[in-house]
Amino acid sequence: MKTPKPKNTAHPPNFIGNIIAEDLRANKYDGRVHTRFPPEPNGYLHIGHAKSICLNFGLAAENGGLCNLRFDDTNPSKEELEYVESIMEDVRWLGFDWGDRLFYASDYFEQLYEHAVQLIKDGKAYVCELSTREIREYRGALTEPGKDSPYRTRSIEENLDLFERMRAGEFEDGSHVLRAKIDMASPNLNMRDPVIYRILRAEHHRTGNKWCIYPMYDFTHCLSDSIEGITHSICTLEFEDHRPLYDWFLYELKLYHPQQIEFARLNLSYTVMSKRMLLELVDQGYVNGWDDPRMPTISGLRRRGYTPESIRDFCQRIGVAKRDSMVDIALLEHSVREDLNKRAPRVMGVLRPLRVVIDNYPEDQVEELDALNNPENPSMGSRKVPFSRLLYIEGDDFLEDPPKKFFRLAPRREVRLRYAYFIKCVGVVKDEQTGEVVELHCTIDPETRGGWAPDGRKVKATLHWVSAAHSIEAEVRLYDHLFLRANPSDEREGGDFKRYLNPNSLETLTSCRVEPGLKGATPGSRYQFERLGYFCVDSVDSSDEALVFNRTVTLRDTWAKIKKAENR
RNA sequence: UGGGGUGUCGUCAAGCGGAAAGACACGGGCCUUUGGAGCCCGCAUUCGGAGGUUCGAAUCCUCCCACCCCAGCCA
Repeated sequence: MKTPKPKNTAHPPNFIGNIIAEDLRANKYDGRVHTRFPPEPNGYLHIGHAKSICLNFGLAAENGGLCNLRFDDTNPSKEELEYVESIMEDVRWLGFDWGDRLFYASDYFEQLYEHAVQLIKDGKAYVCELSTREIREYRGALTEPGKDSPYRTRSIEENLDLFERMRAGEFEDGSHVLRAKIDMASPNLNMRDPVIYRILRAEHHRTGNKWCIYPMYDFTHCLSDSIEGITHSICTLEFEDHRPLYDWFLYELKLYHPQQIEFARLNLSYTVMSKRMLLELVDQGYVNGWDDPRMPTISGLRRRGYTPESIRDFCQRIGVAKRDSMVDIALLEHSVREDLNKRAPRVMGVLRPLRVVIDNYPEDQVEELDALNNPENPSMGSRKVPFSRLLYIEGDDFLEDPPKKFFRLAPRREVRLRYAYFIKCVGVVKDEQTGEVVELHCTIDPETRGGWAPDGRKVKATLHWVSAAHSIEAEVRLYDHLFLRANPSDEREGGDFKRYLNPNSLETLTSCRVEPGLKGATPGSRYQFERLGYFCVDSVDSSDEALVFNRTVTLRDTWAKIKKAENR
């Protein structure tokens, strides 16, 4: 018998998948694989979270396992219901299903409290009355050991009593904490008697005012994983130093022990990924909310027109490893283009309209011409587009004095109007004041209807167009990178990341003309505007009366590349 | 100067002692009623550096260098 082929996972192996495969082979968790995605509901999910979501849900699915959604809600001062709702929506939208396994760390508060009591009983935790500042001082420094808190040697009975009274609300916020008794001289600062419970009078979005003490992350996370029977607890690199503590709690409490594995978080060029920075952009109005299409948030990408498939594809392509990295945003853009190229119906829209009069076309005539919805996929059918004497073409498809490699329209030059006729430019009308070209006069060759010349002659360009009288007006929002710097988070020079904000990240065009078939287009629906890019109907601001499109991404633009190269 | 990590193409990333996958980007060509898409070709004699072990090293050992993380009653 042949060795079984590694299953087709459609992505290269990564070290976490390898660990799981090895654990399965060794029957480490009775053949179970159980992961979890544990967001803190203190902000919206972003593309970096998508990496973690795809990893956790993906690994579980590939190995016949399960993945839980668990909110890490142990800090009521920062967490809100709005965030938990958006997080659930985003995970679902990305295409993942947590079944009936929606959990909250706050579900475990009572158990957590009992575990803390057990630690006290075992002489492994104590109530400390040092102030925040004193605790910091006693902690020592990177190269200096800390020193024991004077409260470290309290009796078990006294600790039990004090901890109970902390819970009962007898003490002020910040006056007492419960600490694990580990080692104030540990080279790992996380092991220098870490705080595990603090007094915090804040209304919790789920438990209300039931509690005035809340467990810290390190204590909560490992126990929550243990309670849920997680096998592989996957988190980001900065928690590597916390793993000894994760292991310590589970060991001391003799509980089921999942393994924590760390991977490098995603960094994407020309944007920022830290919640603090994203919050700042939202709060200070640099963008229009968490779902601003320029944001790297899931809701921003969704509104921008990204598909869940494209985001998942991206997450596959970037891989998973432990080295710090910065993924080129061009890869994300490639993933959407590839997806949208297959599924987006083609349509014609003119962003910067230039009037064209077809001199030899009857004033009152209108023809309905056939246009393919997707030349690569005949099953998507075709539609009719009206043609008449007065048209609009794209402003930058005409140049009075064309440079060498420009083969669009110019005086006396012939080009094709897509699915329509060959036209030749015979006249240019300019604004007397500004000299700006305001109208073109052209003639069509009636023999070329549909876009083919019976004599076999060729044209070098095909332009998109729209019939002036039949087209409908639309607003189009063109988006560019939010930042001018590949790594705006690099504040080494002491500056503020916001100074690298791209002042032209949003350009709003209000007099665009699109083909009549787009009337009433569904919010969120995606199209390719031929020769321009992919656009989607804005889900917030668009209406039947006033269409608004967001540009998801441009098409690859060879001409733009040539121009750029020549400017260099 | 403590501890924990990481260093393979411009950017990600496989590789786990038998001799550098793939993707994006980039360059060139073919094709084309989207300068789109598609197709083809090119793109690390070399794996942070220096030694060593070995018939053989990106993979093992030693030393060095660089970068990231840690002193929240945040997660």
